[in-house]
Amino acid sequence: MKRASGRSTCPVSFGLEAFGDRWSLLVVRDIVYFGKHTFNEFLASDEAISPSVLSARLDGLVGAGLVRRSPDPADGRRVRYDLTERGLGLIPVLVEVAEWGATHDPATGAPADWIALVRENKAEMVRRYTETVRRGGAVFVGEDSVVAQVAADPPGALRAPARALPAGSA
Amino acid sequence: MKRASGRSTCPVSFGLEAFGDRWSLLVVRDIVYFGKHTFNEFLASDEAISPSVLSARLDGLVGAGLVRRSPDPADGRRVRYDLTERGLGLIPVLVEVAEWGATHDPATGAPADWIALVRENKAEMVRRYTETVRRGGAVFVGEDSVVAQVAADPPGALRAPARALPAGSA
DNA sequence: CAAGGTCACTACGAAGATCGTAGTGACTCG
DNA sequence: CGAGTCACTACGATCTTCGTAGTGACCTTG
Repeated sequence: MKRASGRSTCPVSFGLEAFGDRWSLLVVRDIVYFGKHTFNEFLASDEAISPSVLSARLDGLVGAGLVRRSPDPADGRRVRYDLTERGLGLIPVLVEVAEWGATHDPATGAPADWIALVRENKAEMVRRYTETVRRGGAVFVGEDSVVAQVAADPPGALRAPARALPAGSA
Repeated sequence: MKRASGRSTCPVSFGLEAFGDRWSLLVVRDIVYFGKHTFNEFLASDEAISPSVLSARLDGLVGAGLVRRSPDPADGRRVRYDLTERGLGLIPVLVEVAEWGATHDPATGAPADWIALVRENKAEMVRRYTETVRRGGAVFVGEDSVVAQVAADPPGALRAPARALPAGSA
């Protein structure tokens, strides 16, 4: 996490300083896809991060301005973690990493049709992801999930290249 | 780099296993943007990786099938590293990381008009990056660079604010 | 209102990764 | 040949991470 700051002026290097480790993007994924927002929820992820490392990562993400922490007003023990606007900017990165992984992992758990949907409507889907997460929702989980939105109102190129724009798009 | 074993079926996690460390994407960046292909060239990057770590990273990238190593036929000391097809698939990830970094680093070294150009023509630019790197070229360096291609044949939406491409800017 | 559970974290020792420098052997160039 | 260059290895000091076991603040339940 330490890694010389101000070392190079390369934007890739800058990005990797902020979230280029094994854990940070998994926290972002937990928020974006699964609507997780608390320490114990992150801790319970499949990848088994240890509490001290999670604590350090969250400190790093908060310090880099990607994540915001706030006490839960209803339960004084709880702390809630949300993406900041800067953190929401990681969604395109996350989507590309997910697409790469889904394409190259023979045992991927990602549904093929969802990957295809995102690939073919990337800008629109990134927009939906971002707006949904901004208001506290998630991609796969909850009433206001992007999955639910897509079921109700599919984006442009679903199935055939028929281009009939639905009423509220663009 | 080790991690792995049991793991999850999440494509993001799979991707991070392969290139989710501080150095791997920098090697990919050196190949894609700057046309670097040898050990010493990677070693000389601004970020000062140590030889033992670079060696381990290259082994990892080769092992993950992202990079291919081949002896230089003209110089028996030299070893050349190139992206495989799977490694070329990282270009969209790299582009998104670069865009994020350029957007959020106040001291970024990335030219603003290039970033705008890529943002506004992403699919087309990713295609040009990929084809150029596939045949051994790079984005910013060399006769066949993407910069040179764009100067000769700009992509679609090159009108409003972005102008005056710096022909040889690095 | 006390006992017990849950919450976000810390502590800590062992294990592993990284850093920086100093080689090493294979090869090329003059 | 001798000097220089190439891709690495070796190695010890210094992080970082892992895994488990707390800790104190705060609900919840009887």
